[in-house]
Amino acid sequence: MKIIENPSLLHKKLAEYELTQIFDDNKQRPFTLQAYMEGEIILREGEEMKQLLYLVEGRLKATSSVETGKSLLLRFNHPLALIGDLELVRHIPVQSQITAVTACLFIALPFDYIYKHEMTNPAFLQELLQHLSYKLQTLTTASRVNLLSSVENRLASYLLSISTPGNEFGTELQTGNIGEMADLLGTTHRHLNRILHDLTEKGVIDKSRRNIRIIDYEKLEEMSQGIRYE
Amino acid sequence: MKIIENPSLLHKKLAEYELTQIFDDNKQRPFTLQAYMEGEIILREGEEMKQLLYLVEGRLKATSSVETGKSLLLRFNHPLALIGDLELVRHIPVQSQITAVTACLFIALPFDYIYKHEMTNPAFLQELLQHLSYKLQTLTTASRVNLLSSVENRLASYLLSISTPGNEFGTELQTGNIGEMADLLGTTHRHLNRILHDLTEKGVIDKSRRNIRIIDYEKLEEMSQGIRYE
DNA sequence: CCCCTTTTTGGACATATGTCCTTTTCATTA
DNA sequence: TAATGAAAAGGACATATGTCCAAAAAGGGG
Repeated sequence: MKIIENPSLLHKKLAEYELTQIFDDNKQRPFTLQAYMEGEIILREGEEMKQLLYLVEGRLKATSSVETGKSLLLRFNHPLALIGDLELVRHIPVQSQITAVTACLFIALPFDYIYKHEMTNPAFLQELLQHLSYKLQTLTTASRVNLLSSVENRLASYLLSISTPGNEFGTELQTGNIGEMADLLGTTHRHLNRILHDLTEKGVIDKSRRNIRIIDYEKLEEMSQGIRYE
Repeated sequence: MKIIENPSLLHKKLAEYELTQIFDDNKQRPFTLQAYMEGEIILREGEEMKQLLYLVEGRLKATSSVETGKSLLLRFNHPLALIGDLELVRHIPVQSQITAVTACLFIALPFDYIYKHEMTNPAFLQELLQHLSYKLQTLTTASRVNLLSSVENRLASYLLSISTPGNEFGTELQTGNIGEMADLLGTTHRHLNRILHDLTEKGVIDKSRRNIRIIDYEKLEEMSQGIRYE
């Protein structure tokens, strides 16, 4: 992690995401800009959380792990997302591991400051409510579908979540390694391989070498039952 | 549903759950008391939500269903629980079916009123945050364990959730019918039967006639991995 | 270019869970 | 009490997924 000293960038980002409307009086607030590299672990489960993070650039993933070392994908996040809202409100340690999928930039605001000065700011509280409720809504849907759907369905959701819409034809997805991907989906590498093989045979994806290329978006859509990890 | 006209009961309940500290000025608020019978469906998915409900007596369950007609248990709730918080904040229709497990009593407050008069009340907003974040935290844990654990584990959680701690020995659980129970756990009656049979053989429960009796609480605890639907 | 490590792939088999259907049990009423 | 219908139990088999392991492929450094 790197602290960025750049007041003008800070102001630009605050304005870009309309945070100035939430923090609108003239108080000076102890904001800092923090940058993380691609792949860097931003928060680990169980750590004490000390600041609220506004994701203003980049993309991250939230995972939750169990003793066995397995981890499960909860969601991906894009700007503007809030990290630490749950921990702020409930005074609990970090609940899920947060990892930078691409390089990320955050605006950070210390919990101390928030507890002292912002807990009676309705605009701020409403913003928190929006983010928390959004996460709850998404997780409810995902939870239901996850429990009732197969690894194949979850894989479809995953592939759609990580693919960048736009360059529809033959998007190459970098998927890291298969083992990690299997973990995220809550299955084993062995089984994931089977499914990838099936989908290749069905002509939905093309898995040659180490890359996955989506061929039939519509079919994937259908299989994903509308669930996205984002 | 029955509207209860009883100002003194209303005041008693408001005081009992310290709601007077949240609604503490002298404004008259359009509270109503509403009672539901055991088994009554309080909210159906997709309905428009018009009021916020404070559960002040009884016990309810939240389920989420899919097209196939299957429904999945999200959680049980006891007083003081809030129903409609998500819908209030996100302006969306009812997200999960709410059913009275026992007779329930609610204090209701119309959304209209809240939007007009309470969205700048920090105490109220903080209360909302507490409830929403609690649900999010619980659901995150449950979601992770659910996806990584077996029907047997979920059954253990379920049994512990519906059993009343205290009369440890041979609590008789009324489980409604097996089919419904299977639905709630996201499995089939056939499979649930198998598992019940196994647990009986292992001496963890006693399933004779139509009742389930818990014999080995510790074993169930262990199997449930700490998850409760409440 | 070869050896060594890591990752990927896939065979063989085990377990968990689902589907379909028949039998059994239980309660209800003619 | 016998007939009847609903709920429960369970047999037989299919499918989804996991475990264990070995073979194949891909990289990397000497």
